[in-house]
Amino acid sequence: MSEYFASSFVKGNSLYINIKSKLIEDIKQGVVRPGDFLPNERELSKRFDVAIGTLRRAVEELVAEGVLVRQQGRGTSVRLQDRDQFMFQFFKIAARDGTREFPSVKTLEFAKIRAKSYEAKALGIQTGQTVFRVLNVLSISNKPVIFDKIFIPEFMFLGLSRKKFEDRSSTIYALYQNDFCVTVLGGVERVRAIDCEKKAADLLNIELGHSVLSIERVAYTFGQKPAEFRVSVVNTSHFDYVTSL
Amino acid sequence: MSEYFASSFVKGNSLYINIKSKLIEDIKQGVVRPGDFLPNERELSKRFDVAIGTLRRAVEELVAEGVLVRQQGRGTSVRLQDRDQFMFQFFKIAARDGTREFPSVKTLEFAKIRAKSYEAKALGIQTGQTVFRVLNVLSISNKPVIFDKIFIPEFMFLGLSRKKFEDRSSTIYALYQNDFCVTVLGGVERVRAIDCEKKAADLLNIELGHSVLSIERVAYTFGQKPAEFRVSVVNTSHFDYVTSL
DNA sequence: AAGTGGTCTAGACCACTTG
DNA sequence: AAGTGGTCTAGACCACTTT
Repeated sequence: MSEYFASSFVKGNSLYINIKSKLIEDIKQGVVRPGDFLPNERELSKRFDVAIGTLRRAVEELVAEGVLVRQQGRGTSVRLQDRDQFMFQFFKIAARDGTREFPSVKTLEFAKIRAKSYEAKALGIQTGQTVFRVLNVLSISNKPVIFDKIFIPEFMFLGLSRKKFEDRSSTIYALYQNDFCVTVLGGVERVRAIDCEKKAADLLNIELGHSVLSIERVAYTFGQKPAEFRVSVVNTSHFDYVTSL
Repeated sequence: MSEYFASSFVKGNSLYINIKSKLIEDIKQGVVRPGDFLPNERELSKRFDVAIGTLRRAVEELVAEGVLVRQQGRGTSVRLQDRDQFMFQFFKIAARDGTREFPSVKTLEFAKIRAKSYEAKALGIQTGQTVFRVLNVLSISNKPVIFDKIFIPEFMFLGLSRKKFEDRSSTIYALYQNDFCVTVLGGVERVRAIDCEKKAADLLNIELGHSVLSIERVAYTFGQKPAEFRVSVVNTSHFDYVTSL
């Protein structure tokens, strides 16, 4: 566990907003890393020189935003991107009967390419900037269900290789977080129905032109900064995209 | 505006959870109605005989859950289901360029029928219980885009008629709330891609078998009680289903 | 038993909206 | 100017986890 030191002053309207910014800054800088525990509340309130209620207010919001995790009796830690977290927040595919299963991922292609305007726009970078493109097939109960095309900017993932990608021990987002200090906090998805094109049809073992879901996701890290653009084709013959309102 | 009286004791683990339950009870009973303002915080904390911080804690959670609305300098009121609220929480359809527009709704059919097992299961009622079934076509910029099939249990909407339904002044959920004391707080949606069947194809002016979205929504009121089951068919040729993670 | 977060108190003062 | 919610303080005590 890292030693914890509060970073210097960060502007903001309210005191507790300042505290939040300081905590986020320390996470971004890697002063406290995913899985690390923060000092306890009394200690933190002394370091930041605020009342404990104010400190708690800041921590509460970070917990609500998914940045921190609190456990009564144990302490407050920086959220770790693990399988459970992934299934809860990012994997919206469930069987007709509502059961949800962690998919197995097979990587088909890994390439370093120049971004076309479409993915560049989604990632908020310039057309022609270098990105990694990864193609995956996700299977549930050994049946291929999802075909993913992932675009991530090279400058945020310096040194990424196909081997590193495939040898990851947990989810893709855990890899981003552990090896590249990129914590995916949320995203926006655009879903529509399309006729399945040839490549996806072959991979998902369905006929050409079958109705499938197309899901475009922009995943972002701190400050709503785009970190990944992902286009998924989903065979919804036996599965649904499930979301809460 | 109604006079406000706190209801009697409601069990719960924490004090602020009790306060929440009491407030919800008063809303369910119609003691305070949508749009009504509650007494101010100091007054409420006296009535419930708790510190103002505890009262605020309860109110904060109800605001987070979408039950109450607070406005600094004005007061705290019971959330009104209006167009803005509907567009924000329940209408997930946006044009390719991201613009969102309030749809115009045309009612095609209004019938009182007995629930088949499928919709009964979704609504948590017995097969054969009486429900209203309403068929609507929703248009954006005068082009039909969505075909809705709505099922609502009769016992929650006693006295509903086609005329009342069509003559509503705002959204369908506003009608539920104003005329039947049914406040829709949230829901779960299951989305998949299907081949468009004849009726929907005719109504949406697309060819038979075109890939379209099917969205099944169970909308619930207090205590996660199902209040409405809705099946939507969406032509996503020019629109997306957009959601945040 | 010691240490953590969770709840609750009883105020003070600030920022915003309205008459 | 009066009334509202928003922020902040400086504690006390409770519930839970770990050693």
